[in-house]
Amino acid sequence: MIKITFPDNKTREYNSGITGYEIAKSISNSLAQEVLAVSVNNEIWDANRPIHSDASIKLYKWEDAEGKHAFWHSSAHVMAEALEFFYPGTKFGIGPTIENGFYYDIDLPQNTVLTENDLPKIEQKILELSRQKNEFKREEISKADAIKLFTEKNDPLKLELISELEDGTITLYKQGNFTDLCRGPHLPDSGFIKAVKLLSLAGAYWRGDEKNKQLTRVYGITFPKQKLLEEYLVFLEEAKKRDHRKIGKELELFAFSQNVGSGLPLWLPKGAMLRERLEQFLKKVQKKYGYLPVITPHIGQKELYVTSGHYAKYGKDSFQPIHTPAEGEEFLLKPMNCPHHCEIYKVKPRSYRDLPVRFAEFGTVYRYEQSGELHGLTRVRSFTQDDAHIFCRPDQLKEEFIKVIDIVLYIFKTLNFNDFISQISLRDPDNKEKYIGSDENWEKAEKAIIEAAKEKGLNTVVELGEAAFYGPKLDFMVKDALGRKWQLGTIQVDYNLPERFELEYMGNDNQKHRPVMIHRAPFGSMERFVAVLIEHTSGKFPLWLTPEQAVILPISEKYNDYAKKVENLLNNYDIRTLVDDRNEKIGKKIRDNELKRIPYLLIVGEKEEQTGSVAVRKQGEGDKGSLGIEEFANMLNLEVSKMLEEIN
RNA sequence: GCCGAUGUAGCUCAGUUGGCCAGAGCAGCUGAUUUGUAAUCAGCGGGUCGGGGGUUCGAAUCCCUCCAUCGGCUCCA
Repeated sequence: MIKITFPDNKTREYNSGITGYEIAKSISNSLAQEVLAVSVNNEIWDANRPIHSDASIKLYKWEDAEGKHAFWHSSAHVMAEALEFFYPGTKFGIGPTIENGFYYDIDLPQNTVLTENDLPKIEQKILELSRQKNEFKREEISKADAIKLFTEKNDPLKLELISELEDGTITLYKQGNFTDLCRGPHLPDSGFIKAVKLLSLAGAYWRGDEKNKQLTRVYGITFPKQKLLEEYLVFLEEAKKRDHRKIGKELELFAFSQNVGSGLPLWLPKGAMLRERLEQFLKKVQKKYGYLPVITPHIGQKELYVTSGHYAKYGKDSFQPIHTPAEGEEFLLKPMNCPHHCEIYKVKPRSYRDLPVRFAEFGTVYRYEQSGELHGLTRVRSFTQDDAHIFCRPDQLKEEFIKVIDIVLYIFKTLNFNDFISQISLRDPDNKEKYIGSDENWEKAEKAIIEAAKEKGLNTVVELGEAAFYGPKLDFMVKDALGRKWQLGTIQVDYNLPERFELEYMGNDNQKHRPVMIHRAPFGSMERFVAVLIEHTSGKFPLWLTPEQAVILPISEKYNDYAKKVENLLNNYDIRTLVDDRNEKIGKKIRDNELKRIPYLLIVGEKEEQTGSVAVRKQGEGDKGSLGIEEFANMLNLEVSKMLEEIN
């Protein structure tokens, strides 16, 4: 007999060799049907793997991440089985679970191309295989046998994986006609899979390395109920409606022109208004925090970037140097603002008393991103960073860093970005040559970030290899409508550029010292930030950001003059209005998507002209009755100032 | 840059066994209508069918190539 401890610390005795599934069944049949995986002493196991010793267990269902993981991982195997059925000779790479579903990287036989038209038949096959309720059989295997098996299968991808595993830890899983090298855990059988959708095909490099062969990646998602699949497809449809590219076009916020060039956004009047408000908002905050505005040119001599190290790192993949009539003279479009700001630091000797100095600039930079990487406003070739560089003494570093975290958190809170991820991006310890600077400085910088984040109580994740080449970062990631993560705010500690630019300050010991630099951008870039803001709000921005807060609709052309008068009056109150003087029926006008997003409609006609009032209607709330113009202005001003008060 | 897909009017989209001067709705313009909350009536204008090349008597449709966009990969100072 063995003793099984449940999460509530109750224990029960079972025969040795009992499985998670059987334990569940001993509690209730319905529970047993929902159990997808089980953790045994904090290790996730198959629900039908026998347990031979005392253990504390937890049963996982679809609702648990661990349950979904087993579910989708098993689905990947079933998909692989289906693929092998249609395309014998296919070699299999890896088939992991992802946030929403799973994928499998496969190497199809020569001259075989998988297209989207092939997906439905594979889906059908997966369902067919699922209905067979094939058991997932776990098998421990020696390394030698594993190598033998996959040599027979002529699968070099799996052999490469096996070569990196330790003998004694290798397991196989078999279901139906398919055997895969796999750590597990898996579902008891394939019958749990009731609904499947293969979402897309993509190329993916083997092991994520550009130099390796490109495999075909098949993305899919499965569910234990058809209804869950339908809900997921609805979610995808809804997400499409929030796409910033769609809304940006509808609202006339920004556009791209092939004549200007790809990845070069054009901000339209309304988008520019929105962006200006965000900039004003941040400028106000920065003023409070002691930042000083600076302005620098869009180009700089090539040598500037040779000094900074950017030229060596990115020169050949960037916009190429601009030549002048003078021989040998070369300028670069600035890919970042730091070198310019370093030069500003150097315009005069600095004393320890002067530090920290904080130079802030909404600086537009140009980076030649790979063509396949461009994506709406989130990844472009010309963008404006809400950049600032803080030059401080080493003893001020932590305090300054924390103050920047405060700014980022404040901005995110103001704009309701509650669901963000704080990511500590460190360098890849196995690839140190990718970075510049001494180990000592890197260690100092990384320590400073980790401590500051801890002190602010941030719930962080650490990513190795995600650092900038000159220093580690604290990044704030926010998800878009489809759940893709985008880095917005970023704070970076840098000991390297001060050295390269030979920045100094005079200490109280009358000796020269090297300042530390903090790079930071709370929005990240105006382009990406606005993109994510659009997807979060579906284009229904807070009142204080809305390009127009009220639209004035004359009931007919006859009242255009009066509408104009109302607009002029309201402008005295700093209310942004738009007279819609198209001579059309009102019902037709408010159909317009754009108008729908303006909070207030003021409808003017004969009656209003006589009384000097406006008929007010709030979007989504209906009629607010007739208000005097001043009365309306006060109401709206009150509303906006209340919001601004909350913000400041 | 790589894999796969897409590109027809300002927008959303019809139009493939290659065949009359390429279509619709919405938007726009002109006129009529005056009716207070999502579609009033009539008329008009608008398209190098992404660009270029080729096959053909004939190409939006087939082939090649380039460009752009979309989903991923790689990259992201």
